[in-house]
Amino acid sequence: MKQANLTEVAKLAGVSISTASRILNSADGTIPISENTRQKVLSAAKQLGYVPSAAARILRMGASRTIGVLGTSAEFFRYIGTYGGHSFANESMSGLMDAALRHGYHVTLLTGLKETEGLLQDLGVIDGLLVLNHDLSKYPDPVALLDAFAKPIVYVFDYPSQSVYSAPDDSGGAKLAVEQLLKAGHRDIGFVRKAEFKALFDRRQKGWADAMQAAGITPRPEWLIELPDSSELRTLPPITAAICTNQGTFQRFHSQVQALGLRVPDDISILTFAHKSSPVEELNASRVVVSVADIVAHGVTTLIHLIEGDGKVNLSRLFAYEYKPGITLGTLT
Amino acid sequence: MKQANLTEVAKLAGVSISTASRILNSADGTIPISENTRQKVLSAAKQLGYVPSAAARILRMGASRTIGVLGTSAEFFRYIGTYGGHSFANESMSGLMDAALRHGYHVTLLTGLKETEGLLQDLGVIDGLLVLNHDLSKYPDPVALLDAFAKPIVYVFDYPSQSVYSAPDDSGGAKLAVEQLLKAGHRDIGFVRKAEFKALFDRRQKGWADAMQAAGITPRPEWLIELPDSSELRTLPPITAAICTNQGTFQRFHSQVQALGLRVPDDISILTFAHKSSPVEELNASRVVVSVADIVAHGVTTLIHLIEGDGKVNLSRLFAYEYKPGITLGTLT
DNA sequence: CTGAAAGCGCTTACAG
DNA sequence: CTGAAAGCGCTTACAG
Repeated sequence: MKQANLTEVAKLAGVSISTASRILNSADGTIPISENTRQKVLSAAKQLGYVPSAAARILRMGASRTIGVLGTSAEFFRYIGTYGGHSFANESMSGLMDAALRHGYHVTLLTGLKETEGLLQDLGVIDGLLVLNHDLSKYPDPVALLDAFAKPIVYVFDYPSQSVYSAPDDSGGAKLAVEQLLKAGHRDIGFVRKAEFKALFDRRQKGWADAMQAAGITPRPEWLIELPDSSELRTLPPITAAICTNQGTFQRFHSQVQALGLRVPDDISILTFAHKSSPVEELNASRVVVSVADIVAHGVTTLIHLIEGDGKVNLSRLFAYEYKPGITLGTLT
Repeated sequence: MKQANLTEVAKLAGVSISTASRILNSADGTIPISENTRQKVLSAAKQLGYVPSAAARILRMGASRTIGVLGTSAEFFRYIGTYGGHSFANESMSGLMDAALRHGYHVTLLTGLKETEGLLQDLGVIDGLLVLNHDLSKYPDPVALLDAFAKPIVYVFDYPSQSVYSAPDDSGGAKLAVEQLLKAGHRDIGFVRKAEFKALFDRRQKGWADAMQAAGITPRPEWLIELPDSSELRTLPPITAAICTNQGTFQRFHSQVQALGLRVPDDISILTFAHKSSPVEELNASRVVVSVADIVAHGVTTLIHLIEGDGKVNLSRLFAYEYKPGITLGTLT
């Protein structure tokens, strides 16, 4: 059974397409319509089971009330809802849907990520794009690529210059982390990271280096620890404390430190970046946290304001980290 | 800066729209194109930052490679990603995105649920619809409503007659639960439910009643316990065991039973329906479980087969429950 | 109060 | 190898 279209409804009702269209979109109450005609059209539509073509309407109107979301990677959306699993994906979805629901926007999760210039060829019908810490560096010319997209874009957990973003203040978070360790008496403070999420981790690392310099300490090169993906850490540089760039890194580093026979926090203090709901909480790690859900929700709200052309939007925003003490930070006396 | 369209690209390249279109959709390799023309068009498109209009293409082609998802309620999507929270929403999303990614389909989460006949007016641009245990009974004429939708629909966790579904075998699950309790020596077995999710819980309840009858036991009316939403349970009927219709009901019932001074399982055994990852696991409740993720993933796969017109699809499917023993089921001797 | 017509941006037979 | 034209299904000035 093929879907009936406006033409068929109009024909059955014995009116023109224009009239049928007006009646079926009662939205526009300014144009007067005779009650008789209205009934004829309504019952014709009902009888034929008329469902308007979203594609045609959107093509004509230029708006779909749908936003698209680009995940961190093609695999990103697979992590949603894995219980106790990927806290970033889960918190993101929570903030995303919360904001989208509030504004009555549909959300399209963009799964067909082409790792080429073809990225923009398949975004579906969306009014704006939310870029969720997606690794743009893998495209030949990311700036040009996204400049070509004439609809609003908001970056989340990332802040390319010239663009609108909603992100955590990683530099400030690193500063906060360093200050806590200084306060506890540490001076030889390392920074532990992995190769992934380069841009994000670079910002956190720079924040660490800057805060150290500001405290009159020049971090020695070996204080920067890049955790290898598979092999184990053989030795540790002469540090009394370390900042881990995320929860995965923390868990890995924490267990490797113990494997080297060192005790936490007696021999080494550890402080980590974390999400509000991440499992690190269960380990009671000392951490600087930020709410992923809030950041994503703010990104969505900003995007929708941009789409709707609300001029009074407070555009980009940086969210401050908060320090949560835990058992992995000892005091050096 | 407005988005350039095909006409502008063609003009800049000095060719016709038809030619530009053919080149920009290299898919169709059957039509030969001179290399020279190809280069002109490609560079014009690049220079103008051409992004094709998804709406126009979909209107013309009739397919969007996007499926829409209707949640259990308008609030449903808000539960996604809430850590430790709504296991049904989380498991659903996991199965949903897993299957969608495998097939390269985008997913639109339908948030604008109109609680009226207007439901179909705002589904966005989708090729098919997944109905996730959505309460259809609240619409005046649900069957007609969805019959009017000329695209494929797959129901998940629900099985309206005449439709394609992917659902748990609730009747079989109840039978399994009763059998376990019978095996442990019980005969006076109650069924505990709440008012929500009526259709689903009705099926489970009927399964319980049928299995009891099959064992030669006629459940007494008071063995059916409807948990009040706010007030407490004052008394318990003379049963030695009870089956709870879901995890929320179990937690409520379990605590109220204890508030009445009864011990589990010494005074009363409890067995509950649950999801694979639901928190009940932490309580180590005796339960019959089914994988929500698997059921949803199968629904998505079926929907996509339907969309793509693959005739050899094994359509509707019922998933069997599995019994997981826990500490809440004692043996009556 | 109603209708004829243009046009949103594409794709694809069809004709050269 | 390339182009002119029809048409996907709507909405909305414009003219009555």
